[in-house]
Amino acid sequence: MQDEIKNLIKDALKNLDIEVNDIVVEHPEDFKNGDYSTNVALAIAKSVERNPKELAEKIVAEIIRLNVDKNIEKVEIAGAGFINFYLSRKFFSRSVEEILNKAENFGKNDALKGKKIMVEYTDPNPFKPFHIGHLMSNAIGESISRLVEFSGAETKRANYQGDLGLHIAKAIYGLLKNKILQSKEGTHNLQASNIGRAYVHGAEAYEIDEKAKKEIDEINKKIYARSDEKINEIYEWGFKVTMEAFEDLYKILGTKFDLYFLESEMTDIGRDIINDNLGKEIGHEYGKKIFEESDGAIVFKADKYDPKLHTRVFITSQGLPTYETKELGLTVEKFKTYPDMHLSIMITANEQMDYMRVVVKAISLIYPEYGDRMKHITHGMMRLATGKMGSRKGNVIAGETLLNDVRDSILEKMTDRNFSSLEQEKIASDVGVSAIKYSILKQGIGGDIIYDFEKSISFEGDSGPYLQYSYARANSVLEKAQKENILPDPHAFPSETFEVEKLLYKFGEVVLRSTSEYEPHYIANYLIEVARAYNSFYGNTMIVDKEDKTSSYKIALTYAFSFIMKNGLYLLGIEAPKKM
RNA sequence: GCCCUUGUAGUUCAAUGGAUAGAACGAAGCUCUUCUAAGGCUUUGAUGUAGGUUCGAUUCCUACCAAGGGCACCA
Repeated sequence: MQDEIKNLIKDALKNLDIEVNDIVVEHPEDFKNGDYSTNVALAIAKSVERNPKELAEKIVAEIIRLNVDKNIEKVEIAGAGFINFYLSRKFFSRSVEEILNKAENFGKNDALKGKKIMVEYTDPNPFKPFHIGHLMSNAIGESISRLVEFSGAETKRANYQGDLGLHIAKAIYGLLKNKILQSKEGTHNLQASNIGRAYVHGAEAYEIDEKAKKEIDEINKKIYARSDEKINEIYEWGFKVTMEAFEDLYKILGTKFDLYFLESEMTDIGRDIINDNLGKEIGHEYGKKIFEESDGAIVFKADKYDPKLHTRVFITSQGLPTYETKELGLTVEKFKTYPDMHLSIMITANEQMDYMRVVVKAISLIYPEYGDRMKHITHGMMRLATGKMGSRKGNVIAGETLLNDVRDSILEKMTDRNFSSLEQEKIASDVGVSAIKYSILKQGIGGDIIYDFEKSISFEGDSGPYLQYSYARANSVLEKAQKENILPDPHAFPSETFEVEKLLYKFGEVVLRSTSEYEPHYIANYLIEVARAYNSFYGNTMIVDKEDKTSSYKIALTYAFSFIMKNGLYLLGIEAPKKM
């Protein structure tokens, strides 16, 4: 439709002997100003030395003369010289029909057809608690994965986990000091949360207790060397249990990973890459090494290539590879695991932005073919009123605790509905996940999120449960329509156009924008707008009504709404229960 | 010091260079003998400061102020 209007304007301008290559056609914020609008008259008024309003009048006259299609009902001039297009009643009913035909496929596009994309996200570390920061990464990553799939891409979801390192030594220290936490009784979730507690204890001791620090460093060496029978045993148990507990969470959250990369397996690959590129000439314009020795360490001086980057250590003076080296190995491994990958997306917190830029620079110097196929998306932090949350400090909210608390308060709210206990549990879990995910995805991903427990369990207004509620309500209407034997008919429209219709057909545009900017919040904001319009329609109109000849149209509209809501929620990674 | 983010109602967030800057929470009132009241309908309030570019700036540029993050052997 947008192209149709653009062409119409182009033709009109051509008849007026005006050449414009860039015509902007957009949706005005207010429906009062039409369904589409253009500012061409304002934009070109100066270059053709004419009054914008007069020019607009000429263009409109030309458009009206040219418009043979019945999709546009009215063209008007408003404000300083905007040209507003009002779509016809028929256009909206046709778009309802199209949504019914395409159903769960409505909104899909081919923008990324044939592309292979890997998305790495969540990345919790074994032996450490899964906290709400991981929930954030998971919500964003899952949504972006679904968005690119919706645009036709083939995707692999990847999880990268630190199975070696000081954090594990800290956890094992905690476990050794407190044998109760080593209990193999109970579910793996319970055992995993014990290990999380042990980690917090160990991390604290490492900071404040000199003796503990020494012990932990000692344990760390033993883990690497695999020299201590007892530690190996704890390691294997702890690794298994915490990874299993993560799987349970992924299931609840609606994520299924295709690939798991472990940090320990990247070390040698990364080290080999560094050895291969130590002192290597890289093209005539630089003629310098990529990696070089400095103070006994092996570093990459990225600032030589870009003043905004900085130097980073890849191999310490002790000969140990740093995270940077492993990231190098991981990147190569990813491209090897998923041949012909077009794009490797990594999702992490903002704090890793500058560091990742350096690593990406190194990779693009060594492998120019990979450089522009990497995309680092960073998100803000979950923040408490008191300040930064860090699993090292222990002032974190565990993902599981949050999910449970939210679910409980939903169950309380559900007592007046008649559900079997199994149904009730499933719905409460889906609604809980929705409340949390929505509160993360409703805003741009770059900014921090101020975490407010009260708000995260509120289900009113601007929330995931509000969207689900609207969907469930629409389904209830449809059920009633079925009982009364009224079939949907997109042709039996009334003269009046409802606001919700003016929003539904825009879904595809929103998906495109959301995908190209990697910003799920456009979807979230759009869904709220649509839900509000539908709820308002619901409040003002009797939809299922045998006496009303347009009832079958209103039912068709309700179907269309429910498809949009379901597809939109899917893109946010949120389930759409039929009842709640 | 240098680099990167971010400054919008009391609060938490929106706004592809456009029209009267949108929601939600909070507060006040109305609304279930109609399909789910987790709903609907009213009322109330904001662009950090100073310049610049533009017909037009919350958006782009510059400076300043404020918050957060990063800047060599942690991840």
